[in-house]
Amino acid sequence: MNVAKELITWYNENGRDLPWRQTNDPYIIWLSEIILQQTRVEQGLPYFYRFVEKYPDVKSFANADEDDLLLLWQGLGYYSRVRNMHKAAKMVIAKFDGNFPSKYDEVIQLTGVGEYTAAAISSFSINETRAVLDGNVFRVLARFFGVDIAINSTVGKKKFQQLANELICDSQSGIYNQAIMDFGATVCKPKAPKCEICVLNLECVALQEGLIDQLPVKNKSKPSRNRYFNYFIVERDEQILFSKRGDDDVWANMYEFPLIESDRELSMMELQNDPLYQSHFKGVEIAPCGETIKHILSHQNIYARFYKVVDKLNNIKKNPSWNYYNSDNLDKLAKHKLIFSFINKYFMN
DNA sequence: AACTCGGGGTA
DNA sequence: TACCCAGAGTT
Repeated sequence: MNVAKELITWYNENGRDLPWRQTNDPYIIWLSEIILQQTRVEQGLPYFYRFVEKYPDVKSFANADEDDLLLLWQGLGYYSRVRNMHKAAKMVIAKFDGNFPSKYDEVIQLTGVGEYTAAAISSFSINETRAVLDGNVFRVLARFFGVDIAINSTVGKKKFQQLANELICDSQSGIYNQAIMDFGATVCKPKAPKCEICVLNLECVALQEGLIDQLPVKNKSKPSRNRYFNYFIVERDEQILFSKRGDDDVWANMYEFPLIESDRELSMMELQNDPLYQSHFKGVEIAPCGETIKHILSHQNIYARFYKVVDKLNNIKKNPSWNYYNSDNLDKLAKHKLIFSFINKYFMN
């Protein structure tokens, strides 16, 4: 069986019609590939349209403000992606004379472009023979060849890259790469794969040996840690106090309410006795707002409490990163999901 | 080699 | 719940 040929034939008849497949422009392909890292197509699609419209070329992207980029990225997660894109766009202006590169050895120099994305851009745009290796490809290869080496181990990555390199079709590398990923996403799915209609089922090792639901193998990650966030909602003269997060933690450079983090869930009394509380909010009244919200990330569980603050005597001592913003302009601040969903739920009415 | 970085869909 | 998604950068 010629696996590449089977996949390409399947793709030509059954492939999804996705907007970034209509172009050879490496900038547009780059945009779509970064958006789709660790992100399902349906989730990333609306963001792709917004970015193409607002930043139609690499120059406009490079000239953007980071706050505006984060705002357009708001809700998509893994925010370092868009900050790295900003760096990459500036690199294209500086090092590639404003022409977005297509060759693997060039695009991989850009911040945020790793082996997968470089293979995708170079194969889609100029048909360079570079086999992509993403979650879909890992799964298809692990099942078809019956490989039980962990896909998130170093030896595993090496083994699967080798298999991918052997399969790729030289003359149609771009189409082939699209095909195997689309196939993994819609047929050889993680759960309930459609083996009955699979064009590879006759020679699929996992299917023959009943190992479909055991492959691919992945080493488990360590359990999530718990964090406890106490947020303060301060209103003053139609203005609201916001804080900008640092760049060394989750939600880098995103806006939120002033925050005091604790190592366990604190009662209001305990919070008011906290040294940090004393240094910022001594002499003001606070009242709980809503229940504790559990916000789950892939690597941490955040328990968030919100308090409304009444500061009639102007007793609050601000951090340098705290600033008042007009309530009319809150839409312009890039906020992470925990904050904007809270605002939508409790705050706007 | 292990850790960190979001949010949402699926069974 | 647990797992996964067109992964990459840092330590």
